[in-house]
Amino acid sequence: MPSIDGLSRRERQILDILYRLEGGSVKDVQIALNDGTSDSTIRTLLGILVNKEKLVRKESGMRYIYFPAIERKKASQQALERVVSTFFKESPLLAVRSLLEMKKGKISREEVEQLEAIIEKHKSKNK
Amino acid sequence: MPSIDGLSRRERQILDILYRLEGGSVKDVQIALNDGTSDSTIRTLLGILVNKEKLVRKESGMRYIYFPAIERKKASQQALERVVSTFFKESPLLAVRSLLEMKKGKISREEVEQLEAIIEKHKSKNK
DNA sequence: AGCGGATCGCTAATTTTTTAACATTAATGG
DNA sequence: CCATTAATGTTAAAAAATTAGCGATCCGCT
Repeated sequence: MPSIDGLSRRERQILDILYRLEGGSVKDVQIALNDGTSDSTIRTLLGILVNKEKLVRKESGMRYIYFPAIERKKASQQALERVVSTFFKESPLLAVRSLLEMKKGKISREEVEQLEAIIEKHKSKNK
Repeated sequence: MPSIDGLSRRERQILDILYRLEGGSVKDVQIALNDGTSDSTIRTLLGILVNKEKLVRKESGMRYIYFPAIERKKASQQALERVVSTFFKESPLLAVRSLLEMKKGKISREEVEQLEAIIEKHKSKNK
């Protein structure tokens, strides 16, 4: 029972997909998974996630659409906190540096400008 | 067999602990877990992680010390990439902003200065 | 009305994960 | 030198996660 966040692998994987898609049907998840997992299986997992209150579902015509129950912002904070505490000794600064070095979706020149603006605003807000 | 990173919950949890501790013995892990898990159980898990080549172990006198096999930097990049792709639509910039807003281990005034320096260096390197 | 396609809930089997018991070996101290 | 303590490897049982089969329902169409 004890664990990092109370989710199994498959559950985590499906929840992540639904954060990426910002909600979706059984079919959407099935397509995103892109292994041969049956719709039946996926329904079971989605049901578990609803029970655990990680997802909510809404009717849409004949079927359900599933959405993350925890808002994106909060969930992402939690995810970042976990990474920071595991790898960066509680120092978000080190994590920022690592993000700057990230290759995939590399931060562009313009984005660096934006970042500087954000920092400026951050400074004035916290002074 | 298929999964996010090929690790079960417990495996992930223990690997994370060893990244935090930068290596440790069965006992160290047991203490860090801080639930009643038996040393026997932990040994089993550590063995699995060694088999999966996520950990290496070295003899230290009578016992083993386990270390992450994948260097911290690479592992943290992977972890950050996962968070970015799940929550920030491939834009590390958004993740950086989120880190700035993080409460725990909040980035201090001095660190912001450091960050600006890092960005400067980053700009000059990429121009 | 009846058929085909899509989706659902329920149930159960299979596989994986998690757990710890047990036997063994090595150092330690009285 | 023997008992105790601290490790370890092996093995197997228990629990949890994963998978999918099956029958029912609802819709759209001929």
